[in-house]
Amino acid sequence: MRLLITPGSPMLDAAFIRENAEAVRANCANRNAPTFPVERVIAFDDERRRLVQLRSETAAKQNQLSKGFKDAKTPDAKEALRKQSTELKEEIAGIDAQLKIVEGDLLSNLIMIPNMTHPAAPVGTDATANTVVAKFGEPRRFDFKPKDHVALCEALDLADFEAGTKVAGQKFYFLKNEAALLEIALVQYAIHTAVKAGYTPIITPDLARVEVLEGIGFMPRDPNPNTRQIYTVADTDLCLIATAEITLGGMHKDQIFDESHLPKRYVGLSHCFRTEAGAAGRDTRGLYRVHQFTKIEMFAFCTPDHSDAIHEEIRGLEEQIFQGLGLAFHVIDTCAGDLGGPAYRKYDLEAWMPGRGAAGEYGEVTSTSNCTDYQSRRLGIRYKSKAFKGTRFVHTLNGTAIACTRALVAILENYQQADGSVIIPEVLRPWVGKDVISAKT
RNA sequence: GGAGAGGUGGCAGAGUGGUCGAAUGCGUCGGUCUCGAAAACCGAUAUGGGUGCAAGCCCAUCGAGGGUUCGAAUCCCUCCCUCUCCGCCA
Repeated sequence: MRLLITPGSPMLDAAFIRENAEAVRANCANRNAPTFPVERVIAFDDERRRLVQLRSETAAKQNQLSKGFKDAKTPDAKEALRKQSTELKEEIAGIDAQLKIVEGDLLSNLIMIPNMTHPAAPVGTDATANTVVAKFGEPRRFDFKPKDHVALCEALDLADFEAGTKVAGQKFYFLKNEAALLEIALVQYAIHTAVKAGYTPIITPDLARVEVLEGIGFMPRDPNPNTRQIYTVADTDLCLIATAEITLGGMHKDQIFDESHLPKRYVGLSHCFRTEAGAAGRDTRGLYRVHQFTKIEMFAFCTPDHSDAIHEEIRGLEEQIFQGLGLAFHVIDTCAGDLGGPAYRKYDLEAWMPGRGAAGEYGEVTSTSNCTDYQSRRLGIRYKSKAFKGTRFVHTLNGTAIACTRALVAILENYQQADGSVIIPEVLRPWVGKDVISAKT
């Protein structure tokens, strides 16, 4: 029978957890995750190992009997073999049934254990412990009262939220006029920046199978509709993706790379769909939090010794992209308690948004995570090298180059003029085809 | 969507009930030869797990899942995918 926990399905290796139980438990505590699954994983894994060994011994006996069958001369001898073998077969079936249960128990506890945490990541239980590790630019001071992006969109005829609601519901929108051009310009700018840095441009599907979503660390089958973030397509095993991280990561599912082909760097374009469950009532106006947006995502597969450096590289590209846009932003090093399950370390870029809050606030525009082998384990993405026998799991990293709606919010609010017009950032002008979005009369 | 064919190791491609984890070719790696290289020749070369100091041995895997059988790559069922032809379509 096929084991549920095949190579590559656990998130953290059960053997790793057993050997590092103290560290894993401490990490769970730091991350606000319950620690009891650690004990259970160890117990269930012990039981699993016992059963696997028993099964393997029993199967060896049965195989041996089968081999003797063709040498059996008399019908009686054959009958005797047949009987013994059938008994062993039933024994194996019993072991398999137990294994199935134990593996189910093991897996359901294993998925509750988050990735380990980078030693340099800030310690803390919630977002208040996140630290600012870099600052670029100063929030702009206005000598007039700046509008928020919703007001700007209205005044300049850049978006139609009412039509979005009519056609698809709350938190959908139509981009119009220069906003539509700006989105295309942002896409071009971000992709070209990443391509110049050696990233392979990719346009991915906007849908993916449940198993791929789960491999990346999403939970499309979350039974709780108040926390499920993912749209599913009725009567299929497909979901609308929440980010191209899902499709880019899934692209090499079940592959084994030769070390010489790593690292692989991709920059992907996709639409992203999020139910925003649990965020009801938050950011209900405008483009900041929407159910669908266009995003350019960077993704890398690499050997473990390169993942820290590539994480810094992706962060550097994100900084470069936002510096190029002339926006003020800072970089957050996310604390342990605020990290999602798959991330080992995560940086967020937050850009200054003058229309946010009472007098402007920083708002998240990009995010980059080093997921080490958490995703590759679940997706079965490995590499081989002359330096060791067998295969090892690659590390995966992801980072936003541009999330169009968030970038649009920051650009519109920061580049607005006293006369109601909005200047187009210089790097985008080639694609927008103009310098200014003029106030409508 | 309809009809047909097919999914086997890094690739190509044999294999229709046990001697098959799997011929052969290509590729790759190691060696011989050579001043060096090519060619030629010799050898090695799937993955995961278990066990052992090790050589090795054992279990599982031939698209996925289930079934028949003492025994399945091989027979049966379901699903997925690919190819060819037809239809439809941006």
